[in-house]
Amino acid sequence: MKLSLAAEEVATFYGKMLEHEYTTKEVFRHNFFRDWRKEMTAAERKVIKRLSKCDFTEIHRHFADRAAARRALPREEKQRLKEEAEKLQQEFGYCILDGHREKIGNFKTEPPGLFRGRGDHPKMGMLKRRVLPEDVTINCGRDSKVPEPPAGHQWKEVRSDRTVTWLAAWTENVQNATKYVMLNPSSKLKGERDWEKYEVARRLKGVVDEIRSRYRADWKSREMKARQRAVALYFIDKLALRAGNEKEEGESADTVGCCSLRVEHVQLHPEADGCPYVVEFDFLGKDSIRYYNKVPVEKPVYRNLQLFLENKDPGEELFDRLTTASLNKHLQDLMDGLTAKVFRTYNASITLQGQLRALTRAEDSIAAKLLSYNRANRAVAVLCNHQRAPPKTFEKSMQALRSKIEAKKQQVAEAKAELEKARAGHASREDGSFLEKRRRRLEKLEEQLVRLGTQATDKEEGKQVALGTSKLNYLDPRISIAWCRRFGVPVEKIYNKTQREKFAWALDMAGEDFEF
DNA sequence: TGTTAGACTTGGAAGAATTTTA
DNA sequence: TAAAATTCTTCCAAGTCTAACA
Repeated sequence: MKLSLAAEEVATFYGKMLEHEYTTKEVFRHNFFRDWRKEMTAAERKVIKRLSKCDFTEIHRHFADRAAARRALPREEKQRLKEEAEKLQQEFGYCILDGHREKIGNFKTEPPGLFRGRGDHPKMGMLKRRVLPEDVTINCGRDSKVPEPPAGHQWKEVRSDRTVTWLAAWTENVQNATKYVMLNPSSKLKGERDWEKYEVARRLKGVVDEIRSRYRADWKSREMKARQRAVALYFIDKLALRAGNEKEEGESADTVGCCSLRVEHVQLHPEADGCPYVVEFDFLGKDSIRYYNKVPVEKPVYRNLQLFLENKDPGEELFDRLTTASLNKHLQDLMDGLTAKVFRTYNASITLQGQLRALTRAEDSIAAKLLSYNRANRAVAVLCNHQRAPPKTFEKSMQALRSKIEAKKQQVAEAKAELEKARAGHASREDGSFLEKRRRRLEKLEEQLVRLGTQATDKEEGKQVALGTSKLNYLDPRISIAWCRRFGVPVEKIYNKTQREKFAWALDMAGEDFEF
């Protein structure tokens, strides 16, 4: 059936996603269909009454073919497209801020499509509308040249607000949230903020012992609110939980953080796995990632939890007297600039530094040092519960790696035997070069074997752990850079080009003796 | 004290580019 | 040299936290 332009466009959004799991979800299908029908003409609405009766395969095929054609384009054509994108980037991807040309992070508005909320999001599948110039507010210098809106259009507003960092903003219709155009992480502005963030975390290092004894004392406070705060803070500190703001019900997936934990998310065990006073956490955190952990806690914490849980239903809040606002207010009193998230930054960075110290040996090869680094990074990712879906090809590539190792072992054995033979044959005579050649061959193979073994370990241990987030947002880059310099590891082995640009501030200032 | 809007950081996945492998 | 695997980059959703207001 031939659709009107508007209805057709929305249909293509769905058609493109036919292979995606989203289209199997009832909520997604329902929301999509409702919004799609809104775009239809009255005549279309009369005909199209059930999603299950609609066949999108032709649309899907069209886009699949188009993607394939793109992939099959000749080299020169691809090059041309790349140059075109680069031109666009050069024209629109930069701004002048305080006289410096800075790269913009996201210079394009988000295209229309179907909302891809994560977890059990009640709004998944809803139509995210196209952003028009009339929706966009521009924020630029008072006497700078205002960017030209597309022909025939006007900006919603042009303002000059020096107190914020965004360059343009609009409201997205699904969540009714403001979206911003902001600078790239490599910019001076973002770099400075990043640096400040880690400096606050370093200040926490100086007072953390005091704060810890304070909350331990508060476990016995006469005031219920103070007790709850003290136990929550203990979790935030020890387990690196997020603050856990309250969320409006029905607007997004049901996820929680520390302050919003409910009775149903914790289970108390007087004893488990040989430890007394064990708390079992099981809840969905940010992005609906499951947090599961069984941790022994100190007796007063356990007793307090029993108290907080008393006479409550599963759906009630564990810390009913606590909000993130009151917690942060308390933290602010303990240290200037202290908030719940600083504990995550602090504990992540201090863990990295500690692990690097414990694991690195100066005499190790670069490969071994990198494994140590990865392990230290991984310890942090585990602490912060940064998980990823195991790559689809994981088992297969693991198996491939294992057989490669077997093959290499075989080669090493052979090389060994040959070296022995050469030794025996030339023991008395002076044929050093031949022997040396054999020896070097063996050495090289053994090195390769070690490297493969390292790779395999690394891969296995990292199956479900996402390292990127901690590396980019939680680990003071100066720790890594100092480590590189101290142990002769090229920084490029740790940070790729983009990351080096983001951490330019740290590359400038971190000596090999930097201490977090 | 609670509520909300607004601004900014954090987060995993998808898509693109590059490298490795067969 | 194609295709498979890996790494990099982009995307945009989902958090945190502050400030303004009632």
